[in-house]
Amino acid sequence: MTQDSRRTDHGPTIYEVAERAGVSIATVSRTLRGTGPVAPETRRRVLEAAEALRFTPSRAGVSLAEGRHAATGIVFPDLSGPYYAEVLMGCEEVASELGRSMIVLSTRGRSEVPRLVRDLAGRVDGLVVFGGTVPDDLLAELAGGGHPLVLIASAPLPGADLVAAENHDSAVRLAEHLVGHGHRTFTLLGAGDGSDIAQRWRGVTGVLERLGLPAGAPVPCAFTVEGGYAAGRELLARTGRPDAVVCADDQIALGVLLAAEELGLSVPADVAVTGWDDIMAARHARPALTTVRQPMRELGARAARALDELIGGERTGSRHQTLPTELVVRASCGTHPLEEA
Amino acid sequence: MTQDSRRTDHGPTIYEVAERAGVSIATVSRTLRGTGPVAPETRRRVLEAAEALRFTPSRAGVSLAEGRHAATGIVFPDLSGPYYAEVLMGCEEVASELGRSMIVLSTRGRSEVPRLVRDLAGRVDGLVVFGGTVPDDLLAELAGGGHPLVLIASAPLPGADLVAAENHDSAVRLAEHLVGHGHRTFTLLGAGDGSDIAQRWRGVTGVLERLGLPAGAPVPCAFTVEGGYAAGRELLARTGRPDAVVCADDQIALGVLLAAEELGLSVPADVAVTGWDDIMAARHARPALTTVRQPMRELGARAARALDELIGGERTGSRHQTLPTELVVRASCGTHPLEEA
DNA sequence: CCGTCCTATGTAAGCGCTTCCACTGTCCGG
DNA sequence: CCGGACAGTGGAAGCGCTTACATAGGACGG
Repeated sequence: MTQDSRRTDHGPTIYEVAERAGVSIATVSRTLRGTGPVAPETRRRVLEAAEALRFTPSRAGVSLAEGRHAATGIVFPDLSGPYYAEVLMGCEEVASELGRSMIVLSTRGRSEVPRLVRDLAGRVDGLVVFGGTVPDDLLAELAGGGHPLVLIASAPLPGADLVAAENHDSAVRLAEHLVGHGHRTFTLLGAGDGSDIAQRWRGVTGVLERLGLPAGAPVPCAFTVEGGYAAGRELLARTGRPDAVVCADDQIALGVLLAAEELGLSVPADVAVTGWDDIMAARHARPALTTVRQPMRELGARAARALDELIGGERTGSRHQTLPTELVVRASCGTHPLEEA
Repeated sequence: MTQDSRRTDHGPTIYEVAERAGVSIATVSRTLRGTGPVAPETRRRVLEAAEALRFTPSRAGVSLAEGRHAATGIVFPDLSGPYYAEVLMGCEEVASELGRSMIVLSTRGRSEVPRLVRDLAGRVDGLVVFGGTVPDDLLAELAGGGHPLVLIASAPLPGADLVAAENHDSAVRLAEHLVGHGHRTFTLLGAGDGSDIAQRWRGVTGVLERLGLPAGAPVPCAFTVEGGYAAGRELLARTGRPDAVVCADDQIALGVLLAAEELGLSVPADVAVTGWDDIMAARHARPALTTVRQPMRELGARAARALDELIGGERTGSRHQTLPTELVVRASCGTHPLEEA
């Protein structure tokens, strides 16, 4: 039981390299990290020994001595759908350039999120957190505890950076486009958990109100294809079906498309449908989905960079960045002049 | 310059907890980890102190003392498309259950892959590696160096576990289904990098040969929508267009669908198209894509578990696991009796 | 009542690395 | 020639934690 099984068989240590090269460990360290002066001949011997032993410094040792992890954590709900995956990629790429590893933590379906997040916080220099994944009080505790924190698509938090895509104005553009198609009765699908969605709805209803058009409260709906399908079936089957269904994200919209098809309704002739995010399937659906593209990769990249600044202490005050989105007009919102030609 | 900026302001140490509780650090450690006996009253004081200080053990300290990282690394090419993302999720979930963090490394577009992988290997207890992301000699070096290694969808490597989805037989089923639709001339799109794709093609060509049908060499093609689109334009425009285009993955197939649409060809009437993977867009494309679904999440989960066994030393010999796939018949491969009814 | 076991706790030796400091030569400018 | 600057190196003190080992009281059977 007290055998050796407690540890993985680690590689050679700096002592072995030092011995083989006939120098002290200090010299090995200096040589390998390029700090401090080393005689050419010594350097050669050290490098040779390190090479021969395939020496890689123990990360734990380095971390402990340096007092930093050279790693950043990222907390997201799930990786299904391209949104989070893309953000993660953007983040990972920049982090890697900055010499940091990325540790991922998904919260979907997890019961002990606070414990997992605390644990994660303990092994990184800073955290990137998606809105709605971690309880606010825990975030506040972390920020208060001096943990550099960057929030993505989330409500602002004192002491933490925030990176988000523009929501309100994009929604205004989308709504105006739909109104331009002649649509008059709208239904918003996907009640807003998080300020993100709420901002979009404010943009849409603002346009409608200005035009004196009715704008009911958003209809609750799971943010999945199945959720959109179920809600779509219900919504489109009843009398007084809306002209246009504006969905909180593409997955919901795809579900609505499925429901419309099944009900024998034509999109966009009978009903217009729009999404949000521009995931891959949006382009390939028929009719292709009109949606709003978010700069997902860029969101991640910005978050990684902001975190690096926070960690490096180059900046103390928190900063909020809002990235522009792009309205992607496809077939699902109505027939376009160009296509008629 | 030599100021304090070199380290993040870390939280309280075990010493502070010990002092506050009026005990030694050994007792704190024993209390918190539940090793060794502790008097109830002492336990209470320690927990209280730890709570008050919001103490979280420094991961680097723990790692160094324990001689393990409680983390596993995963190397994948990219997270675009749901395939890798799903596998990652499956992996992360199991790893988390086993008390390990997941550190991700994406290789796409990276120049210094070997250095990055070595660095990663230094901060984890074991690695999960997707086929085609890391040079074979580096893998061999890692395996030889005692690093637990699990390969996914890759050529086998001595000393490493392998987890893969079944390829050959699934391809046979797919080909037989297509032949059943009356298709006779086939083109395989996406020349195989990696034994994975090669196995699929062997399955398909095997069926064709048995029936005396021509089966040319797979046509090279980038594994992206754009790649499939470009190849599809070229392929479908020429005289002697095939009955069926069997694509190496769904993204290619989606591109071919786009090309067919643009050329005014009807799928499946003029040409059948099939994919592989069953990504989300496959279901929503019109015609919906016939494809082969891989148990992506399960692949990741198995990999994580296998790695844990390897790390724990519960097993020394390497093991190969092959997971079954599912043929998903949709509209793109031909008209089905049920749909005709 | 004493030797023996446990329980409960402290002591201290690392884990592998970075880096401050001290020390030894060398090389120059004065 | 001499003092000083500096290149080149080793010694040793941690970084925060785990854990073998030592120690000190009881409890308890004989």
